[in-house]
Amino acid sequence: MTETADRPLVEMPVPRADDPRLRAWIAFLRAYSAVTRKLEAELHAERDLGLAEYDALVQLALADDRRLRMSEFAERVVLSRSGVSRLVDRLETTGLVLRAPCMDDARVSWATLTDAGFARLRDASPVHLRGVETHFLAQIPDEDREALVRALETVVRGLRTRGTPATTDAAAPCAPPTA
Amino acid sequence: MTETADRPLVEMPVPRADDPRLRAWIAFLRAYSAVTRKLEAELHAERDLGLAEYDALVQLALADDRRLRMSEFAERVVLSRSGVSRLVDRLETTGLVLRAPCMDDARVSWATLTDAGFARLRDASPVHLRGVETHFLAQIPDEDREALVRALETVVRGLRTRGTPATTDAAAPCAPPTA
DNA sequence: ACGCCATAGTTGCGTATGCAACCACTTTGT
DNA sequence: ACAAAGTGGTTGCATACGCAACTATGGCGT
Repeated sequence: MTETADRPLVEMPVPRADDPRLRAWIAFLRAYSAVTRKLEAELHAERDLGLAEYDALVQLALADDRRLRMSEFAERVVLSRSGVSRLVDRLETTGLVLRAPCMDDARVSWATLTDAGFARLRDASPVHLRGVETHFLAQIPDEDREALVRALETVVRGLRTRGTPATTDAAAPCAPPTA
Repeated sequence: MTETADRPLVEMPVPRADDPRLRAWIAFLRAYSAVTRKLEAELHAERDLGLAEYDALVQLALADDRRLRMSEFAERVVLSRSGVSRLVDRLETTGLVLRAPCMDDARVSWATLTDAGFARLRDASPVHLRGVETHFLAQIPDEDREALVRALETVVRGLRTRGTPATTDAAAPCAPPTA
């Protein structure tokens, strides 16, 4: 109680710039903004593609059969349901993604990566990955990287506490419409 | 050239989920989204304040004389000039911030934290800081934190390459309108 | 078999944001 | 001293996003 060192951040009247814990948080915010801004700018300039769109293509490419149910999609790209809905709208009008109904459950839609979408992803990836390497990874000493990943992944897991506690991870409840 | 291990990410046809370097980046994105969402939600629910607004108040509170020129302000909260302009509009209508002309240079505006703004910050800080501790810092092992901060701050510095190469850090080019 | 709650996705609406164009003022060059 | 270029800030416009409300469907309990 009398120990100021143990006193939680919460009791501070106002954030102090020099608190190492706050520094971590602020650095985190700044790093995110700075890097994503840069990557967004580069990707947009060189491939006329937004980061959100790119990220969506990546997630689809990584998914089984290159398709994802909207809700699952939303979680993977960390967007709201409506956000993903519009995002897929956009991607669909540009032909990179295709909506397909699910045979087993008429409520669900599959967002499917088209060949054009995959091609676009291949086209854009070098730009993005170069950016990630240059602006993000290259700045991080090898010996720090592991700690960083560990820390960040723990944070994400922590936030998921009970959200989607498992989803059984699969069960592939639906059959693809075509295959 | 023949070494696959040294081959840069760039040459990959498409991102692979298991690449440790990509994992770092993805973890970073996910962590940011998850944490800021959570903090935003809590702050909004408990104090009816957005994260952007809160961040703005923090930056002002940390600034000399609790005031900042708009451009400098924009850099600190990592927003575009127009973004900050509107942000200050909002904060001004709620009385948390005040615009004041600069005596020495009629082009510049000072965004000044009002007492009400400072009070609001004090009021909101516990909620925010609790969130930061709970959802972010607490997840990061002590021994990783330093590495994290080092990595992130390097990233930010790296992006600033030549931007604001020094600004001489001060020179306080303008006198405050009142003081 | 029928009604009730849960779930998947979309849409209306409000809002925050960036870019580019713009105005006001300052600085610099001649 | 004046014109030209630069700098600080705001505004028009377009866009992306979240929340809440809504529709449609599926799962359950009785």
